[in-house]
Amino acid sequence: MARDGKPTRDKILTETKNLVFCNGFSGTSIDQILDKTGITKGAFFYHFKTKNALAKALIETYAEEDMSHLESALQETESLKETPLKRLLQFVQLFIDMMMTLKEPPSCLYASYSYESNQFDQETMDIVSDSILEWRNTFTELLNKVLVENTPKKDIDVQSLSDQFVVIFEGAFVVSKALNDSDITAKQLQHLKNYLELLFD
Amino acid sequence: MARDGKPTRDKILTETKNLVFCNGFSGTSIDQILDKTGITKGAFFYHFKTKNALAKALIETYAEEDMSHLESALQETESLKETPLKRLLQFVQLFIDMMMTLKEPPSCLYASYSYESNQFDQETMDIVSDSILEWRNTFTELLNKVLVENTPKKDIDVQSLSDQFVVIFEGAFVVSKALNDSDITAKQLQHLKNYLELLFD
DNA sequence: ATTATTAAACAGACTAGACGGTACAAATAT
DNA sequence: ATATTTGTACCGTCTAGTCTGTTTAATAAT
Repeated sequence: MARDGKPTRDKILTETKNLVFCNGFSGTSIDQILDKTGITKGAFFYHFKTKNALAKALIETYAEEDMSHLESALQETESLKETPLKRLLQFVQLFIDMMMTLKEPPSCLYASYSYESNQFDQETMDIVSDSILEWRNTFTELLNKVLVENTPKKDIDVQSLSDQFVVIFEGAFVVSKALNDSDITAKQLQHLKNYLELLFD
Repeated sequence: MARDGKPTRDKILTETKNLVFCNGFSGTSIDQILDKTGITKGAFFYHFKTKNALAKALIETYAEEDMSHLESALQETESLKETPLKRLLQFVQLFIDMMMTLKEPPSCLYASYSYESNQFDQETMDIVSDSILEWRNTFTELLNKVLVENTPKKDIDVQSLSDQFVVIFEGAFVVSKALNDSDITAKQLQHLKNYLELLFD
C-alpha cells in the first residue's frame, strides 16, 4: 500500500501533549505543532480532520496510558491482596517511587482540559471525568477491603478518601509547576500514605 | 475631569476572570470580554494597553484578594494563639466552612495560569509562585508553633506538610471541575484536618 | 526481475475569518 | 474649557482549514 503513518501520528500526539502542558490547548497553534514535529499541514490534516479531533485523540491516548498505570499498580500489589492495608499502602508507595524519579514538574491533561473545558465537546470532557472516576472506584475497592479488617481511627467518608489520591496528584502537579519544583508530588503522596497509616494502623 | 473609569475596569477584571476559568486565557478573546461586559474596544484598550497587561492586572488583583483571605483567617483564629494546635485546626476549619457554601465548582487562577505559563511573562508568573509561597510560609509558622508543644506521631517534613494545604485546594478544584461536583473541596480539606489531628493529638 | 497500478501518506500554496491592536472622533463630567 | 473616558471604523497578522498535486511502498501483471 503505502508508507506507515503511525510514527507521524504518534509524533503529533507526543509533541502536542508537551506543548499543551505549557501553552494550553487554545494557546497551541497547529503551526507550532508543525514546527515541533517537522511535518507539514498536509500530513497533519491527513491524520486529524480538525484541531479538536486532535484534542479528542490526545485525551483518549492519555487516558488509556493512565488506565494502564492504574492496572499495572493493581497487578504489582496483587500478591498483598490477603493483607488489604499493606496492599493499599504499597499501592500508594508505587506512585511515590514513580514520582521520585521525576526530573521536571509533571503535568496532567485532565487538569489542563478542565481549566479550558469550553474548548472541548462533551465527549472529550467525558473521557476526563470517566478516568478520574476510575481512580475513585479502584481506590474505593481497595479501601473497602481494608475496612473489613481495620477500624478507622476517625469517621471517614470512603468516597472522598478515595478521591484524595487523585486530588493530591492534581494539586501537587499544579504547585510543582508553579514553584518549578519536581520533588513536590512524591512528598505530598507520602502525606497521604501517612494519613492512611494513622487512620488504620 | 471626566467620568469614573473604575467600574469599567472592575467589570473587565471580573468578567475576564470568569471567562478564563472555563476558556483559559488564550482561549478568551478580547471580543468575548467586550460581549460579556458590554463595553467597547476603545474603553478596553484605554484601561489595558495589551491583552497581557490585563493578564498581569488580573493575577495581581486575584493575588491581593487571596492574600486578604489568608490575613483574615489568621486574624479570626488569633484568639487561639495560645493553643497552637487548636488554632491550626480552626484555621483549616474556616476554609472548610467557606468551601461548604459553594454552589458551583471553584477555580483558581494560579492553576489556570500554571497550565499555560508560556503565555505570560516572568513577572506575571512570579506573582503566582509568590502567592503560593505565602501560604506555605504562613502554614509553616502555624505548624512550628504546634511542634513546640506537640510531638507528631510520624516523622514529617514541615515544608511539604505546609504545602499540602494549597495542594489539596488546587487538586480539589481540578477534580471538582472535572466531575462538576461543588462539594469536593470541603470534604478534601476535612481529610487534611483529620490528618493533622491524627498527627498531633 | 522489472514494470505498472493503486491507495495511503505527505507537501505546500492558498483562503476566509478571527485575532490583537490602532486611530481618532465623540461624549462626559468637572 | 479641558482632561478623561468611551465608541467605532479600520489594519496587519495569525489561525484553522482546504485544495491540488506529489511521493512512497505494497501488490499484481508482464
